[in-house]
Amino acid sequence: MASGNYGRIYAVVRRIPRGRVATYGQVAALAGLPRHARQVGYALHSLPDDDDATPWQRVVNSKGEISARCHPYAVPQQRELLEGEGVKFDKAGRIPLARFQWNPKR
DNA sequence: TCCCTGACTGGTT
DNA sequence: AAACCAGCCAGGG
Repeated sequence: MASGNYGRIYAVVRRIPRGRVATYGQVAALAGLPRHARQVGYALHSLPDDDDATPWQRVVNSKGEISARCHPYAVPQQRELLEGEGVKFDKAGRIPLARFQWNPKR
């Protein structure tokens, strides 16, 4: 199992408000792990399917796109889910981070 | 304990 | 603007 940092990462992800998104690097930084963007993706990969408390769909890469890799089938689903929260996508299928990126006050 | 892999990122080409 | 390259760190075999 995860040695601990995963829980910290999940905690940050759960703080992302509905209708907002955060980048992997951002989540890592907020979790106190500045250069662990990849570990964030790793952590989310290890997330149990029945965990509906962690909105992993709100975590996107620095381009504002859904990073799929091993779950490409979930991308379109993800997009609809986010759109349902009020997040808009541009023609290239990317989220305008300037407007939708979560800006935590603390 | 060593080696390989990977939901990423930023800079270059 | 898109594709490529190399750095980055931790988990699992």
